[in-house]
Amino acid sequence: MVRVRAEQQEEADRRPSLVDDAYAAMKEEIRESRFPPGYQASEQEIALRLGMSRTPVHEAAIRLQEDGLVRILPRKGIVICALAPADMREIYDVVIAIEGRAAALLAETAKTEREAVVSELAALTAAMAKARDAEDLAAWGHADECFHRTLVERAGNGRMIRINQTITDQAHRARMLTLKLRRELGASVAEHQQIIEAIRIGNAAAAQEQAYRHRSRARDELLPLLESFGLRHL
Amino acid sequence: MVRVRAEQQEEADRRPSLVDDAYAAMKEEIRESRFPPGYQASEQEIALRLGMSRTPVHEAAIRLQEDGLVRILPRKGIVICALAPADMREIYDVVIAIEGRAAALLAETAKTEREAVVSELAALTAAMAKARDAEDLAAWGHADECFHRTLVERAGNGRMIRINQTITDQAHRARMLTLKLRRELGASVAEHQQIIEAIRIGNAAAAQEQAYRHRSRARDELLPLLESFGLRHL
DNA sequence: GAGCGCCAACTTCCATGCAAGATGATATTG
DNA sequence: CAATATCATCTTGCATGGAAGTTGGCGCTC
Repeated sequence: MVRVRAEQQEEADRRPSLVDDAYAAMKEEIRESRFPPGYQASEQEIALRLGMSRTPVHEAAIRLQEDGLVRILPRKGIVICALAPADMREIYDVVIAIEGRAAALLAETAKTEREAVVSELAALTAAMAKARDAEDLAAWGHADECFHRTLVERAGNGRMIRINQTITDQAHRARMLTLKLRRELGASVAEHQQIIEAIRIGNAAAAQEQAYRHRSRARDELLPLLESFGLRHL
Repeated sequence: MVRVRAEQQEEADRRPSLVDDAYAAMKEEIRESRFPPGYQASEQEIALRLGMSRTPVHEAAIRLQEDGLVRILPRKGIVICALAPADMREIYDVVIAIEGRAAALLAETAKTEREAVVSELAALTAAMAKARDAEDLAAWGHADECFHRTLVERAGNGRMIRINQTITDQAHRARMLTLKLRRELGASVAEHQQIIEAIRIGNAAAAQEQAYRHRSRARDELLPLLESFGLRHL
């Protein structure tokens, strides 16, 4: 079984390096706003905090910059990117493009595969409806997030999954904020069901259109809220 | 004008670092297949070739890995990613998603803005038609590339532009190959004109649909060609 | 007091050294 | 001869130091 062990090592078996640790830790701190947007930190400071030298922190910062989460200012430091409403508009358009296409792809798959996906998505939507009735905002948000992630992941396009992950990470802080602000949790449930139904009957154009409308509606609902708040924060 | 100088420095004025040099050089070598797909190089070797130490090469490799152009095998080296037909299928779906949305966004802009974009796109399409009649494949390919890049760039979404750039870089080698294989250069011109017309009259749904059909047709035409060739090369 | 220049402190950039993992050739054993 | 163990070599991971760019404050000049 030498081959199997070799492939495992090659694919996922390797234990995380310090760079991976630093990347995960910094990403988490940014997601949870422990590093607030606009904050400027030195690599030395972060390295000290994580108990490692500057090198892995620097290399993790490069990856985070590639993800759009921080900006490295040469010889000045690492600054956490803030999101303006204009950024959220960009992000929504990317999500609309990706999720719309993912929904269409799902609608085009074989029937047995579709049925599995449909039941998974339906379960998540049911969880949302339940959370809405119980007025459990956290549970609602979690189920909603899972629905959208599943929609893209089950489409099976690795590059789309990666783009979706990156853009979702960028929007995470804004999502945490808007989750508390929004009313009308019911509309999402109904819209999700329409997306599911289009996938179930294998209508790709309708699936894309429903996914598109769902996100457009959410965008038009949330962007004004963000704009009425502080501009350059979150 | 202190402010202006400060912003220039912050934005673009900075002369490239060695890391930037290494990134650009390696990317170029990959694009032009001087580093062929599957080739495994050591950082030391590349550093020697570029006349710098391992550090900037290593950091550039991290960025290239993030771009999906290379894979860093821990303690083994840098390997240039090869593209299988399955990868090209993924890439096409991302392009369909992004360009479709970009076309829709363009169709939704104000009339004066639309007219400027339309005339720009029309000029590029005219150049394609001219190149087709002259049987100048290189010119045709260049104009086609410009058309698609312009379509996305003029939509004005920075994140979409970045995604498009990344995915286009990945597909560059495959594009160079397929360019020589394809017949039917005429279909693209007609399809481009339909996209342009939909944008001109401000019909977002039609613009998206035309962009979608154009790329789908190209995909269905080129993927079989790739599959009939060597699988894991380019 | 206002403006200017200088300098010290802080930052990253990059080169390099050391340690440790990966690999393939060679020696050893059955 | 086949199979395995060993080791020399090659590779990167990470730490660290020196060089150079950036910044903010202090003192000097007017």
